[in-house]
Amino acid sequence: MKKEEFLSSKQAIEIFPRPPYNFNATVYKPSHYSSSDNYYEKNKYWITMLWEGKKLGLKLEDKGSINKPKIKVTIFSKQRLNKGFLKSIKPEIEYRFNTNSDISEFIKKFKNDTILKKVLKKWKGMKPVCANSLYESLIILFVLQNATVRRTVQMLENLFKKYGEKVRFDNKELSTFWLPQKIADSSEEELRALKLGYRAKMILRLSKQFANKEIDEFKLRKMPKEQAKKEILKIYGAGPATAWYVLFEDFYHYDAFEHVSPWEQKIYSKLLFNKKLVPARKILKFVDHKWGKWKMLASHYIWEDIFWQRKNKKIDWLEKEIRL
DNA sequence: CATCAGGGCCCTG
DNA sequence: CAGGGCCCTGAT
Repeated sequence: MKKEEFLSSKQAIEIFPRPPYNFNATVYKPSHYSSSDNYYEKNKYWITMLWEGKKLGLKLEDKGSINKPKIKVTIFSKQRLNKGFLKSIKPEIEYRFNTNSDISEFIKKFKNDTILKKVLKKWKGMKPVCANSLYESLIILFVLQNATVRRTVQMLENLFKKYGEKVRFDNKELSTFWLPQKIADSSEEELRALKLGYRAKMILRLSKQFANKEIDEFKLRKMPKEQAKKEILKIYGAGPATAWYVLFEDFYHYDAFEHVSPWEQKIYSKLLFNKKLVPARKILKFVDHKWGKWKMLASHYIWEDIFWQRKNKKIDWLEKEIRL
């Protein structure tokens, strides 16, 4: 185990998201499993980040309100960061925390929607967020495949231990991701030792592609949805489920809802129809008809809402559907 | 104890 | 376009 690095230098910047912006519901997703590269508590969020090859710690603090949002971001680093660096990282932090996309039309349009009315009141200003680079997201999505939560967490933590680093900042000790090159220089056998199973091959190939700069995240972000989808599906190990996650959670396409996996199908059946199992195509048709180009964002509100509820009280039917 | 499906995807036929 | 294989784990 490597020694942890202490990030002693810090500098703060301020970000003013486009309203409405719900800090807590955006940075923290109760439906996601937790991992050692980030930490959340009310109005605060810590996460590590690699940028221009530097290992950083971010601390985000909510300093505004939903209609007048303001985030204080403290950037921790080993050496003092210069102005140019701060200038380049700011838009990236804004992108990763989805501060600029406009969802005001959505909020207005469905204020009185029978299903959304209640959750919009509670979570107005919630947005999908991708606090990681595309490479990191794909790693996470790969270890999610065909695995229970426990196994997923174990695989990711094994990867952190082997290829990542530990950093300490603001009294938190968190893992950092690694640069793709590090795994590209590794081998499938080495990866298999981390109990990644058949994913070892995928992760190796993915890392090589990123190390060789064959995938341009910034270009993909600007592409129309269908084109971006096509590009993602070209990646070895990425299929429809992975592509759909990426389109919504990484590229913020609010209408990207063309795929329901079996376990999600059960949960949506209950949430939308109060039934045990509704055919997938019926669910997809329903959300499309009801919410059109906002269908995935709308579903996100309903989805996260039930997981927020789960934090406070046990929901028996939901417990059964989550494979811990 | 064995068997099997699964928070997918690839490959083959 | 259907179906087997892939790693492992938990459910039966």
